Amino acid sequence: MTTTIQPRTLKTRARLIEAATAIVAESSFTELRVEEVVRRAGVAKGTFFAHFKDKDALLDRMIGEIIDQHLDQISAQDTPKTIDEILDTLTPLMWFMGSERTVFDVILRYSGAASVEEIGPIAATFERFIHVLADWFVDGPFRQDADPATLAEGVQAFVFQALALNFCALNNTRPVRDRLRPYLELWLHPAKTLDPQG
Amino acid sequence: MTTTIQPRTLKTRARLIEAATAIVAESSFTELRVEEVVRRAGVAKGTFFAHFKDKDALLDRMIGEIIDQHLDQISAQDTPKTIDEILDTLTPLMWFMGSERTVFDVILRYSGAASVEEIGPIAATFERFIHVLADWFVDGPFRQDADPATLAEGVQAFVFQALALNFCALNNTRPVRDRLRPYLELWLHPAKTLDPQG
DNA sequence: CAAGAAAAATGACCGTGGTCAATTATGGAG
DNA sequence: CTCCATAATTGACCACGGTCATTTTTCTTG
Repeated sequence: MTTTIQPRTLKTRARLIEAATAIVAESSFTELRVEEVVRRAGVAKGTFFAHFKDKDALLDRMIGEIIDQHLDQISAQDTPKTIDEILDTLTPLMWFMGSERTVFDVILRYSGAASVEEIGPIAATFERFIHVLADWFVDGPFRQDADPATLAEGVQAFVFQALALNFCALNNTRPVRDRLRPYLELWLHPAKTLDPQG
Repeated sequence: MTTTIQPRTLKTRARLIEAATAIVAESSFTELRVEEVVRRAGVAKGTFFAHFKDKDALLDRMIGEIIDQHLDQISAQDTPKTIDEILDTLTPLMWFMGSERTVFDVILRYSGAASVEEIGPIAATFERFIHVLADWFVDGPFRQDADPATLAEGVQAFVFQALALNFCALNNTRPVRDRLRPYLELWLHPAKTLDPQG
């Protein structure tokens, strides 16, 4: 019943990730090829799939790690008090999410956990993302009539919406930040627009 | 300069679409294979790609047509006056959008126009969708402090969010409708929650 | 109808993700 | 140290989307 994991397993997996990271650094996630990864790692193709369910599982892990680093940065900053401060804080993460269509597609597909027992790296970061956002909305200067977690999920929805629109040639003249702002104002400060005195 | 389109071109394309439609009816969009389409249509593989840029272009067209039929239904109904009526009205379209992961992925990828001159079928339906929604919000019982088009885009964002969450095993116990409602209440009726008397 | 130009169709071929039966390496028991 | 169960690796092979030089069909013009 005990499945022993041999040391070489970890070594091989590390080599695969290292090779993939190097390829992405040199070119992009879009250009990443499994055959190139195994060539550089010096293993056979089948070995790759013994370590990762499929190519997307590798991307999930790599992209999840980068998002997590962004969340570290975001958490380390002061709690934003205005819409503009929120936009400032989220901009680096959003820039990464929209840096490549491939990256955005993988994030969209894996931002929800596939199942309870095997929650993937990206899904985990988005759970964390919601918590970070929700904390901003507890006792903050933003609307207090809603569950902070629901507000956070709404912000996430708007981030995805703004990024998705950014990928259409029709709309990508405006920066993502400017497209996100009106949503957040109506979502987080409804009193301001409903009652100008507020 | 004049590129003549021969009658057989239309006939071949019709056969391809007919074959694809039959396959989807028998199985699903997920199971659709280009090789099976051309086999049934009685043409060579290369012919397919002379008619459609790639497999996704066919899916774009087929799915766009179905969405358009849903919008016909939605337009034919009375303008919804409450959140629940909105949910009732949107449910069939949302059910289709979430019927297969493949369908949802294609919709996400093509809901924005790739470029001004070649706006795809799905992108066109989502422009129409925004207009239909925006019309509900002009002089309606919903918040009047915001641009109707922006409100409509927000609803679209929440629809995508609710559907995306529905694809995670973690969350798919609740129907999509129930997941969408809280967002819409906070988005379209902020006065109700901010001021209970309202 | 003949001839030639343009449009349409063809199918062998390629790239790349993914599979799996066979082989090799590892570590623990005696 | 030897044996062997099992973990790990291998690479030939498959599935399927997509390409393109070549061939066939159609339309036009005289």
